[in-house]
Amino acid sequence: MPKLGMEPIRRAALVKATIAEVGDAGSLDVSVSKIAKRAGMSSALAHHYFGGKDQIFLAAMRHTLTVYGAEVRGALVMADGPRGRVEAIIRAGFSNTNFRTDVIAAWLNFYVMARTSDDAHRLLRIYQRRLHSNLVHGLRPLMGDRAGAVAARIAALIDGIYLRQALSRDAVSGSDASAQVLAALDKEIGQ
Amino acid sequence: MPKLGMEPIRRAALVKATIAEVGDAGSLDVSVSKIAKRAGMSSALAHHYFGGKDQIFLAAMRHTLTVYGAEVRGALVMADGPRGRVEAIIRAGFSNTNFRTDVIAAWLNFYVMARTSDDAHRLLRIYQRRLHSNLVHGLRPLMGDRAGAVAARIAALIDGIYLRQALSRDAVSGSDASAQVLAALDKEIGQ
DNA sequence: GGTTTTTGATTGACTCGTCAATCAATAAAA
DNA sequence: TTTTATTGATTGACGAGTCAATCAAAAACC
Repeated sequence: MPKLGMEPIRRAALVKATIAEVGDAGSLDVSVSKIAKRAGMSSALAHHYFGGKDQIFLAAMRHTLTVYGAEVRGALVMADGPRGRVEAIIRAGFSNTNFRTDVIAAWLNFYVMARTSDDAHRLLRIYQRRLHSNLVHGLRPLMGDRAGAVAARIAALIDGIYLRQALSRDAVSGSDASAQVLAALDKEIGQ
Repeated sequence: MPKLGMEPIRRAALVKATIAEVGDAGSLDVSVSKIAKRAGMSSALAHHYFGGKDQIFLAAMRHTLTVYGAEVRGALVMADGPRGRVEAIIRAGFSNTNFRTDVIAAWLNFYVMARTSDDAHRLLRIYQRRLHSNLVHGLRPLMGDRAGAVAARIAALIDGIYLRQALSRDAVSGSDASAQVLAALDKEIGQ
């Protein structure tokens, strides 16, 4: 049976299963056994590859952020001009991907985890800094020195609106969310 | 021993202990035994009064929201004029109380819980609606029909900035946070 | 006033379940 | 035969919820 080179396959399967499981449960209160079963292996094997539960979670979070980062980068290469860049970043944050229930659950629990886990906190900081610097890069040509402060506000607004949408149980609309942030952006520019 | 009328005292003690325990752990992963011990009683008694773990948590959340609501109301009676009312609401959200680690933990976990628990979701909606209607009430004299949309934006910005502060490990500054929201508010008014 | 009954307060002990982590054993490549 | 893959079985710990029993105040009764 042992086809060699199983490790990366197993790891990927576990990461995917973890995100799905956390999404179903809505919390990090999920057992390794369940995750392993969903990924089609024994819990012992999960431990063998990841060492422990925490590391499985972290890998899952890392994966979520990687996907998000890729999405933003993808939107950026299509963007035209400074204003276009900012708009691309905003829209990427409210893509359908990010409103899938498992992704929402991942983010929410990630926030909770970041308060107590150094690793999670570090990961989160990376995301925040990247978002901020992306925004500043687009905003500077539009408003010069004010770019830093405005970027902070826009970033917070993105998080805030995302949070509200995530917590609402109505059908979410990414375009409405984007529109709100863009409206605020226009106020900042037009001043 | 049975002094009558212990129930409200015990309940209050359990609520307090729950908030403290969740604050320490940073998550809802705390045992009833620990909570009960901190509140100075047996776990059996905690079950006797509350029925189950979930109900203990909900009571704790309800209490946190009650305190927050009282703080906002207190700030509002001191406020002068529409603009003053809006400013009071904003500042109340960033008071020192709300940046205590246990309160932060309560909010973050509350968000997580609201995704799966109907009771928690209902509670959260009450808070959100109250915040929104308070903001609209202050904003309407300043901008008429636009009040609704602007209130939504300001509310999201409050949440977003709170979230960022909560997740930062630097010393938080409520006044800086307020200043950022007020800056955005001025942009909205001055348009 | 003294006695009995009721009732709220309280807990230790127990049940039943779960779960993370470990380990020894098996199987198949290389 | 050495390494990699894989698992069943096991262990040790912990936790939620239940229950029967105890204790003492208070209310009802004589």
